[in-house]
Amino acid sequence: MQEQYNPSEIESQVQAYWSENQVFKAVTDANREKFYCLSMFPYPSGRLHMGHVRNYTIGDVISRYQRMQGKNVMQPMGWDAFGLPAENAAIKNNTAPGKWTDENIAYMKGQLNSLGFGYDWDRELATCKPEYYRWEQWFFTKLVEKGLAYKKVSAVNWCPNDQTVLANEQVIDNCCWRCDTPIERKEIPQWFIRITDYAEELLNDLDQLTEWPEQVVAMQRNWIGKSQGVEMHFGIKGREDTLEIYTTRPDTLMGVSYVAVAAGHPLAAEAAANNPALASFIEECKKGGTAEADLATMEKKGMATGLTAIHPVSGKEVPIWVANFVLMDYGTGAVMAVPAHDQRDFEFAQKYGLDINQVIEAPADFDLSAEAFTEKGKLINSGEFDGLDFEAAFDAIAKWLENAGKGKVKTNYRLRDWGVSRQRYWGTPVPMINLANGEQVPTPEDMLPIILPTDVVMDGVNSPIKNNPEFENIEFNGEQAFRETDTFDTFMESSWYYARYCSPQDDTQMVNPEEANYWLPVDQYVGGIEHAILHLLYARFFHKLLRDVTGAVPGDEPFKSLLCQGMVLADAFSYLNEKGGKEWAPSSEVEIVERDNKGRIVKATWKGREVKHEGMIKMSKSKNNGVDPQEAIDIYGADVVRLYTMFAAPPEQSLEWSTSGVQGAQKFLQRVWRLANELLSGGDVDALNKDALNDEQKAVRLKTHETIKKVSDDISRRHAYNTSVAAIMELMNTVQKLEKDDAQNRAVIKEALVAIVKMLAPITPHLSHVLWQEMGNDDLVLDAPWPEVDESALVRDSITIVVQVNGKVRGKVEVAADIDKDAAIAAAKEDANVQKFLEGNTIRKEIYVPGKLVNIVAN
RNA sequence: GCCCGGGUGGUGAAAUUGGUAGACACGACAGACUUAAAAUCUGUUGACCAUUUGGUCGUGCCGGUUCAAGUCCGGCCCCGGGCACCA
Repeated sequence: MQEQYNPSEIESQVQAYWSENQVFKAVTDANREKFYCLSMFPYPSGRLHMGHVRNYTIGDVISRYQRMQGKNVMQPMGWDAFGLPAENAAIKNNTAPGKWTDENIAYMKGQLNSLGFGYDWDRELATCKPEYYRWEQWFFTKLVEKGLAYKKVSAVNWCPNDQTVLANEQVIDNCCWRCDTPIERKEIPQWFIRITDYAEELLNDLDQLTEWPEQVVAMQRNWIGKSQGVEMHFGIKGREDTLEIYTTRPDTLMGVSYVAVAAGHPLAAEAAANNPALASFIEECKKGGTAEADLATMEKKGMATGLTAIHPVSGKEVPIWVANFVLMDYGTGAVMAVPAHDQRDFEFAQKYGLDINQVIEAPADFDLSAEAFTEKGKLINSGEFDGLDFEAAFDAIAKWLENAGKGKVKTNYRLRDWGVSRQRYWGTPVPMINLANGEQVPTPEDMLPIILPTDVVMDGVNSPIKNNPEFENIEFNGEQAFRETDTFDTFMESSWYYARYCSPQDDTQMVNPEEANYWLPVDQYVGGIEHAILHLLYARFFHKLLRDVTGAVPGDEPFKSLLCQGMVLADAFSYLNEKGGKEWAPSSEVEIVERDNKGRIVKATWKGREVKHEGMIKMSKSKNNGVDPQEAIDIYGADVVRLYTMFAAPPEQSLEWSTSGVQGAQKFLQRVWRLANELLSGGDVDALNKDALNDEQKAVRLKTHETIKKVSDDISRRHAYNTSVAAIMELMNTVQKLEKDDAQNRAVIKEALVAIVKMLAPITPHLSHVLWQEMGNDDLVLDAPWPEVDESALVRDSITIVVQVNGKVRGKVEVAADIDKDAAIAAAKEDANVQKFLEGNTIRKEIYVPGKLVNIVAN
């Protein structure tokens, strides 16, 4: 074997071997237990970034570990290929989004292969290809037919100068990113899918997801946001119609001092018709974007409509206001305001001099003139409801309203229907036809797919398929008709790709039920925590839709176990441009001028100008702080990069890239290689004679089998790859101390080395592949069985017990492994240092934690 | 603003069920080898005191529960992720 570890040479050889022998091709086999391991597919942005490397290394480690457990592993890969960045890149580089995307896919596929990931490339898919999106179009027409998709008016970010819709990302400080014009909210008709029909099931089935991180389940639960409330109507003075209101706090109903409607509410528009001031206020409410964070933090403003609402219980008259914080999209677009018991209502009431009526008993020292009392409690000033607590008041008031025909209990969800229309080009065309009579019909199956033209020129503002007669004008049933020119939200494609991987080439159906029945659900899904809500919720929803509409997928949930990897962080630096706007300097070009005594960056410059250190932030294009993994792969090889990413941090935590850490990983692999070389160059190794080992040899065997036990548990149960690597390093440190000339020492070393090579195989597959063969094996380490623990090697004669006095460590004693409580405590008291602390004190209590610790409480 | 995480040496981190805080690694320092350097190997490395065997303090901050708290409880501060049109 080669004396030196030479990753670039062995890695390309091993990869060629894998590819030629199609070792990762996954074939359905009903007699074998399957394991479907899926990593979130990448957006083909041009080059792999560190987040990809981390994500796919974790997935590959799990896949290879499961394969060594004897499972039939399927690990597919593909491309989430539609999206905004392709349009931007096409404009910038004067090319077409499709061409740009295809080139990126080709390059990134080479990068993935150079990292040694074991993908079944026969299953590769790209969402921008008609063979893929045709089924999405077909599926959408089914949803329309079943009434699960519908069209309604909804708000978008609108740039009045460019006359175009903007994505949230294209809105910077409430202005258009291209022309800096302040943006507005504009209502346009868009397609929605009824995810709210599935809200209850999406909530309940979270209980099935026992192998998901609790935090993700909690986030989804809160996002769905089920609440019990009361929907009721207030009368409107001098009119027949009523104002619908939803509240989760009906117990505070008697404290209502005004009601507020959204600027887009019909009542607001009516009142504004002969009230110019109100009309201009409503106009002003349109300013700003649609992002919830902006809406929630903006200054609360309002104006009276002049209309008066009539309280459903008391008959009291309260003013109707228009308020910018009430949203047409939520609930009924109108809220009742109880300033005494809601902080937002309180601030609004103080600002505009509206009444504050206390109806919940507050503690005597609570100052209701300073803030709202928002806790639940006993009702006061509420007439017949006085004295009731929250629960009783809720029921009584709901019942009262129901009896009066003025309201009813209603379950509400924070979750809103999924708006899937996008006014952009690079996406799946919405398969709808607009007839001349204004009707909309789904495109019949024989007219699908509607192919997105790829030979286009981007003008920088509008989608090339809009105002494009060639795309838009069609004949339908002998009549002139028009295609829908919007495209789908790209979350649509990523919501069902996991199912398509089961039968990616099937051109007769969306998902092949037999294949899906074998492979689904995904056993392990790996991806970034940033997808914890939207992508994972939409995919769960789509699985239920596929189940109900096509019947092609088994079970209720798509992903059995979920691992959310943390972000990869890097230093980011900003500066202010001429206009005072914040810009991000490319981190790779920033020079660190000065650090403080704790190593923190005090001063940094880029091209001579001082830049501000913004800390460690998620690597991203927008923050300009990406580290290109390719450079590290070229210098150190894939195994080193893989080992470093697994060792540097636990998978769920954020990871900081460090060049010296990568070098440490390289050093370790060189040591493994050297140990193998030293052992093998010494000729044949004798068989291990377990019964004739000296204490030192026994100690090494103990370490070997303890390590196998820990690493197996770390990988399979805990997903703690960092500590599994640390354990293997410890074993290496132990083994290396053993002299290599004694025959039984060599046998012990070989046993350890076999375990090391196998345990490293999922993480550093190239190195393990070669060393496995050098050790004289004919099979592949890839298919070798995972090492087994020899329980007899784990037997210890003696153990060390920690002795504390009053909770502080005062000594350690070596005792027989099977010692009982009394003997352990007696042994503990014999320690000289322990005696020193017990002297002159009375023992009050003695605690024994078996095999670990004695604590003597004395004073 | 709302929801979810995180905060431990000079650095990345470990401590799995409340039981020895800092495993493993990076960096630094010292030594061996070498003409020299690199590589490699060995040792030291939380702070402070004592220099020997030991002691005091120490896991973002304040308080609590417990024989025992990084871990549990209450309150706060800071950082990160998501917030429905970035993916």
